[in-house]
Amino acid sequence: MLKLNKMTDYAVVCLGMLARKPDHFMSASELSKETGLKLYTVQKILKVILAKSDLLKAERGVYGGYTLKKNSNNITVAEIIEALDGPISLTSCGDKSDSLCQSSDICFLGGKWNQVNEIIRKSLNDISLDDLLNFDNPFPVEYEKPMLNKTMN
Amino acid sequence: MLKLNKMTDYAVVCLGMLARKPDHFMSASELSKETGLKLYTVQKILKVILAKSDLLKAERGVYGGYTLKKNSNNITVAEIIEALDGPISLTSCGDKSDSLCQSSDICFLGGKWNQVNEIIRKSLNDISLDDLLNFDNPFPVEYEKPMLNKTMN
DNA sequence: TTTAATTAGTACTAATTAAGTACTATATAT
DNA sequence: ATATATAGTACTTAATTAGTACTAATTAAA
Repeated sequence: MLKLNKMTDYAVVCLGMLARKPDHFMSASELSKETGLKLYTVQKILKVILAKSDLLKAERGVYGGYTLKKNSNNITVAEIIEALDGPISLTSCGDKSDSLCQSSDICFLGGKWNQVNEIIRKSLNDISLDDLLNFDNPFPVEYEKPMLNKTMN
Repeated sequence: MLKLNKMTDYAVVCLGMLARKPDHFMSASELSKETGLKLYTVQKILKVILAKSDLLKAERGVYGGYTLKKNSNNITVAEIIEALDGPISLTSCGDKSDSLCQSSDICFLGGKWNQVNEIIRKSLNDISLDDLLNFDNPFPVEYEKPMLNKTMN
């Protein structure tokens, strides 16, 4: 389905909520109430984002919680996806454990998929959390595509 | 993982093999031998592609098999992915069965994900099977991004 | 007209991945 | 001390994907 997992979807909802109150530490339970997501789900997502990205600051204890480390227009969709879903790579090429890829006779596609991945990644890198949140702002458009060729990884 | 399923990966291998002999009907067992993929896998993939896309012609019986319906430079990566993985949509938004999306209070992202999807889809639509196969051809580059805004679906 | 080779369709099982839950440890303000 | 948080980890359940198997239909040729 070339689809994000639910966690990533939830993550954007949570990060979007945090973006509403910059520099305010919002607790998981508060986020749960505000978003309608289950508490355990919110807790898990925030833990993962904190561990796998540089998007959040956390504080423990009473009045503790989470807050965005940077402005929502500096947070890219690519960052969010990579934190929750892992690296953006459309195929398992490059994954040494894939037996197909070990035989160059069979996997004659070589590094071409990586270029596709790069195009997707760059697209997602040009879209900010802010772009997703603000209905009044048009999407970033007409940015120049990078030159990709066979010499690229 | 924002990753294609294995079937799509296999499909590109199979279609790439078929692209080597235009207008030749290659059987599933021949394809299996040539690609190293298991026979049952190849059979399943070809059946799915035939059913879900307009990419293949098939003929039964002795000397039967599969052949590409059009030239490999007219087959897009988007077509292949959509045949095997279903529609390209990064979130379940738009999916009416998703309870989050039914509440606009919670899913305040509205239709913005669709625009992200559209960007990805267009990127994948500009890459042909041929681009994946021919190492000597550079990738299509610097095509203009479409104007996307909130009035789009 | 029989036979061998092939696709068409469907259904089932196994394997893998994702989601959800639970628990303990640690930190902090009051 | 106590209440309220996050940190980390492990486990269970659900969902999805991959793999297998079988039967029917079609085709060319002996």
